[in-house]
Amino acid sequence: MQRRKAQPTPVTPRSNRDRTEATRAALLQAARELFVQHGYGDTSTPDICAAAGITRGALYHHFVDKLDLFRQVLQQEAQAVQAAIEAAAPAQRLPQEALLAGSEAYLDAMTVPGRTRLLLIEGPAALGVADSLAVDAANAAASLRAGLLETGLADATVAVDAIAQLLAAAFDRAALQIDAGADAAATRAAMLWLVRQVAAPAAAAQKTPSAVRRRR
Amino acid sequence: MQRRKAQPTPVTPRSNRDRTEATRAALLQAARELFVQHGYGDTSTPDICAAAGITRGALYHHFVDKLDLFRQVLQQEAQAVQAAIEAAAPAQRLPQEALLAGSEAYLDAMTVPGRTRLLLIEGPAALGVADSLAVDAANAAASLRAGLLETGLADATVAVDAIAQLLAAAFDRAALQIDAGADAAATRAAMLWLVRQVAAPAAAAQKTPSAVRRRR
DNA sequence: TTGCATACATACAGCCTGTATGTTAGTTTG
DNA sequence: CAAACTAACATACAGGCTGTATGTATGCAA
Repeated sequence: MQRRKAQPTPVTPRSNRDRTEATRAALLQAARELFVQHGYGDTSTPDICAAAGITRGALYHHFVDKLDLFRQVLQQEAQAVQAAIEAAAPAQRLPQEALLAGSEAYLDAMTVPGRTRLLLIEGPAALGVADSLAVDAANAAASLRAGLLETGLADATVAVDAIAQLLAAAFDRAALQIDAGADAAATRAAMLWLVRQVAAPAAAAQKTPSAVRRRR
Repeated sequence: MQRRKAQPTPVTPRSNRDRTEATRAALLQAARELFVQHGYGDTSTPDICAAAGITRGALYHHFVDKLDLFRQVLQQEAQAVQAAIEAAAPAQRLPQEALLAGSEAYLDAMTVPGRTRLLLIEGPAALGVADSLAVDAANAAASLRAGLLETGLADATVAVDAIAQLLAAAFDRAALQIDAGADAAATRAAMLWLVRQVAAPAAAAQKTPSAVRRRR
């Protein structure tokens, strides 16, 4: 038998790193699918392992427990959403434009099957609201807050943070409604209308009918 | 129900109806407390029964299964909220007034400990979004829709239903934030501001908040 | 080659859910 | 008012699931 060594890509079976990466990926994918389909509570680790084609020993070798696996599935999902938003709303755009572009990007990103259930339903329940928000903290709420800050609010007397939170919740519901089969166009229009109703065309507005003044 | 025999102090053990009512109440109360404390998934029926002072046999005699028990806990909770809203926003008031009064009543009602977790976190996860909304369908969203319909929207081009849904979601988040320890006054102010931003003051424009003041 | 660590597989203990099967007490009926 | 019936429980049991302990084979380093 020959011994080919020090090859960057070992043709031999698999390096340990490759094995790890492969089984982790298989596990995450299988878990995601089952969590989406049956929810966190009604998905068993035996089922996940069967779907991934490995045994429970491997699962508990790579993940602390079932919740840890779920958390990583969630993180993966949240990162995808975040990336989509940032790609659509580059910092160079005008604030108001970026805000609206980001809004649409969020709703688009959330149409990926299972995403709403994972991030908006199962996540909060399984991880608790606090941890769940921590996972996708970098997500909509933060982006929204930034967008509102730059665009300005229609009324300076309210707290930007609070408004951002409430708007973020509305976004989530919009995504949920669309996912549940509601009129996507109407829901999306309503959501964007709501954003405009809140954001002030602080700078020299363009198309918006009239600027809202009224300060404290 | 008029069959009340005037027995002087029913020394007799207990009528079947009384027994049923008592154990059901004990079960519901114990279950509510544990569900609030540990969530639906991490609460076991043995624990519930221990807290209620009965055995699992009784639980499964009165409820189909654990989920059924949870559903009834939820229903109880949703009814309380609904009642609070209706009490605060009688139909006779001016539309706008009723809308704002109902809004505050909702936020008030949701400050009851555990209510946000039950209705907004555990409910959707355990029952599914659809069933969960069905349980408290008569709740905020519907009331809100009615309120918006009567008050009118700031813009006739958007769907009232969609906006009501989004606003309802914002209400839920507001309650969640307050429950999580956020600045209650600021959050509440932001929520009410948002409502005013949406509702068209068919009578007096969004000039002054005086029309919003309550009197009695 | 020798030795150790990694990546798994298998086996097991404890808990939980739902159901089947008793047992006691209330209610109805002739 | 007593027998028959039924409701309200308690107890026992059968699967299934989670997490851990233990065994094994392979990559990898000295």
